[in-house]
Amino acid sequence: MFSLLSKLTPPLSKTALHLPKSFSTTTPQPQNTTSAAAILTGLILTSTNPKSLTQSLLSPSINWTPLLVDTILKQLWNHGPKALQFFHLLLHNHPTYIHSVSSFDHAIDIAARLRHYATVFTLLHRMRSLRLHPTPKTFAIIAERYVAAGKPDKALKIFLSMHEHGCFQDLHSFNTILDVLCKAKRVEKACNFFKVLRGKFKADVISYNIIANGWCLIKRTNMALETLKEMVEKGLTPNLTTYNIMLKGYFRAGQIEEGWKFFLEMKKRKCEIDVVTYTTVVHGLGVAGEIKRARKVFDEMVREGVLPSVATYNALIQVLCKKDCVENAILVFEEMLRKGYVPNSTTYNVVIRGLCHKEQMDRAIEFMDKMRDDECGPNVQTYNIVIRYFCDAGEIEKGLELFQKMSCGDCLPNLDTYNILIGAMFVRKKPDDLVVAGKLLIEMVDRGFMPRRLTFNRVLDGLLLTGNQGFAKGILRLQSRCGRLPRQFKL
DNA sequence: ATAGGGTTAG
Repeated sequence: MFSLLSKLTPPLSKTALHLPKSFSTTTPQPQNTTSAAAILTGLILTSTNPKSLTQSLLSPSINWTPLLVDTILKQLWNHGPKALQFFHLLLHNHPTYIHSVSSFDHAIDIAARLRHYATVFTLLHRMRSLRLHPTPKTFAIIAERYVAAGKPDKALKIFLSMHEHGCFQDLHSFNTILDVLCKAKRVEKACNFFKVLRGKFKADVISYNIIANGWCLIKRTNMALETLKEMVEKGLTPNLTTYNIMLKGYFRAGQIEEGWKFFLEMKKRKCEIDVVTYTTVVHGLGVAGEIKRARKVFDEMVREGVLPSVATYNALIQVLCKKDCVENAILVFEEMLRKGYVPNSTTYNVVIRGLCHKEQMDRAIEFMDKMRDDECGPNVQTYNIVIRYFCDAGEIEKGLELFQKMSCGDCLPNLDTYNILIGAMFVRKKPDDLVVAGKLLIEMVDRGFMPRRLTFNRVLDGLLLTGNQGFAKGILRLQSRCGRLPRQFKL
């Protein structure tokens, strides 16, 4: 297996500087766009009358720009129907403003996620009639949504028909579709497709890396090695990314000692191992419970002159939370602050989860408040973590309180949030809780999230058992409209 | 948005 490593000639170029990611410049958004977007998002969410909303949106005082539209669409991501309504109102009613390609991409993404495929194709055609060309990215979005909906063949079909929509197929787009399939764990399908077309598109190292990573994602490291062997036989040279993929694959598959040996071999062969390599090993060892070894590797990387990134710290903090103790994790968190790193939402979420797990909810909330000061406010994941732990601890009211807080803030609940809360409505066996569950069910459907049939049935049973026949009937009609009706029912 | 490292429970 290490014969692959000998192909690493000449040595990979050294990355000039290993600056922590937080030191890189981020593009600031104009303040006026951010605040205008927040106001408009609020307006769209609270409006009940499309006509008056249209009038408000057409007000000449609003200076529509692609950035403003994109920002609003992102904020409405977890309220798909409202997002599409907004996009269409501008599209059909504004006298001068024309949507940009990126706004069309957002709208297509949302429509495809809602499985409104007719809308997807209408928008594609509308783009062409406006002489805006769909890009390879547009097709990557559609393909990804098809795969997520369990329709990988449709994804391949749309890729193969790209040229009919005025978009050229090349190696880039070929690699993209392979990656979409692999990331969705449809590796077998990706591999077959790859074998048929790799000659035509002149597959490169990136193509092989994508397939090898796919096998690693489903823990079939031997198939990944096979793929890389084929690559070498075709005269292509593995690069550092190739080795990092294999390394991660071993740890993910629980082959800790294989991973460790591979890491030692990478060092011996003088690969210019980088921050990604070290982060992979720190995380891999830590997840396996090897905290001391993980720490050693972390110290070693600093000695070797490879600066840890925020992701490296996140990896270390997470494994300390899981396999050591939260206190030590928080010490590392404080150390990273002292060194000038800016924690991101992942850092906070990891610490908050660790605190929740140790039933230190008050401290978890403190960290949540600290996030706001670091201008990465709590995100949906943060809320979902804390809401889940409150509910698990039987503090349903506190969970609901946080849910209310997010509903009126800039962070809309997602499918997980609704599933967590609806599930929690059954623990106290209170009739009122089931009414809340029913209301949550109605709200989530309204926002474009599809509850599972089981969820419908549980809520229905609960309402019937607590004597709420009237409401149950309404839920049953909703279930019917969603196509989630049990067979034996006829309405 | 052509590839690799940190968040998720069961």
